[in-house]
Amino acid sequence: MPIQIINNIKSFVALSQEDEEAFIKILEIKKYAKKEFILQEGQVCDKIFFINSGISRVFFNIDGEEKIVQFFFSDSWFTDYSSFLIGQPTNENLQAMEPCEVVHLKKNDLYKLYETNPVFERVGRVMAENAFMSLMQLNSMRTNLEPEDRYLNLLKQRPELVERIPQHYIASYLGIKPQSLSRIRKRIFDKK
Amino acid sequence: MPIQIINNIKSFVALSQEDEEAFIKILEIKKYAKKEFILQEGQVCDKIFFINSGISRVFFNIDGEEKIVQFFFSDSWFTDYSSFLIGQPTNENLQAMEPCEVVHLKKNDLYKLYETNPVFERVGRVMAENAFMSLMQLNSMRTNLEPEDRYLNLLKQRPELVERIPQHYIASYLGIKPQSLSRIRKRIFDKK
DNA sequence: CGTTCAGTTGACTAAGGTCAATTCCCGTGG
DNA sequence: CCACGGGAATTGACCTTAGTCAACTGAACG
Repeated sequence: MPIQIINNIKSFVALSQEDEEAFIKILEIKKYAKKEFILQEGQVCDKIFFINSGISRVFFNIDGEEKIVQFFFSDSWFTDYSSFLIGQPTNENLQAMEPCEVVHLKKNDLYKLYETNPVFERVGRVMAENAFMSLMQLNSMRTNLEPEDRYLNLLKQRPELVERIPQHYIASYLGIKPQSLSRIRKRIFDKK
Repeated sequence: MPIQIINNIKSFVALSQEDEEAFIKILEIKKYAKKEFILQEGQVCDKIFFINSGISRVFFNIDGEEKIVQFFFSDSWFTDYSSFLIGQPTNENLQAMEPCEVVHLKKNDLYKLYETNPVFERVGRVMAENAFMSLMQLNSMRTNLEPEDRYLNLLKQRPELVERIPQHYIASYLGIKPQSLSRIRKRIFDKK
């Protein structure tokens, strides 16, 4: 029973019993091992993903280098909108960092729901709005803070993330090299 | 007659004659002089804006310094979602750089449309999706390219923007200081 | 004509990137 | 259970480039 995703949606849009049932019908739940790809560049992203459990990361390859965009813990949504909406191949990768359980929501099925019941149109709207707000926050972290402050900010805002995620991934997420993060950590530590 | 905004919407969602009329009723058109603020930080952003004509910029103040997020030319949408959705004061500014004609779409009016006619729910969804895609692109420009490449990229992608917008604004948009942009330009010029 | 502001340039600083070596840790296989 | 291999993290030396402070020029505008 995909209770988690339903509760998540209900936290922002009211669903009737029938809505719930119609929605549950189109869901598919898959399990992924560590390092397995949930979405891989080159594919067309025709789904929306919901992370039930586990940790995953989104990254893309820029001339041979992985650039991490975001980490997703349980209870998170993800899709590559530019691939999802336009139908072009994605250049993003969604990869399990620990064993993950992921709910798949197929575009075609979702669009049918859009047609038959406008409440799902609203669900889609709120998801896009939320995605926008998250990205805005991420964007402002990266553009308004110095590397050192980005790390301090992350330590403060999401200490559990810093605990559980390898340092070179965090460096990539902060937009710097592992060596630089290592030095930043040393600087911070020496100050104290 | 607000033809422009209607055509813009019709480019992604079909509207009936009645839909159109209902929509037009809630619009308000305002004119702004150069340097006038369309939205100012501290206000609650309870509107969505559509630029009919003119050029405007969005920026926020980070310890006394203006950081430009985006320039809007005619036929562009803007709102600060985090203020619009949550109702908290915005820290973004939308300012006319040249005389602007702007369509205002009030949140309350829009939400009434959402209730009475689901097609507008879809309009809202697509607007949020488009906003997300634009932001994603902006984000990747700023995080994946070196300052010099950001400028070269801008020159290539939006030369008319480089023409019409003062250089220190472009610097801010690219995330660098005016002096650095000046040196980058010199570097590029010397190479040729 | 003078004030103001944008743009350029110079000298200097700071901090991240790069290349390379070393250490540390962990998991795997013998 | 131990030894080995490989990736992660650290550190050093050096380079590159953006930031900072400051001076100067030039153009726009009143």
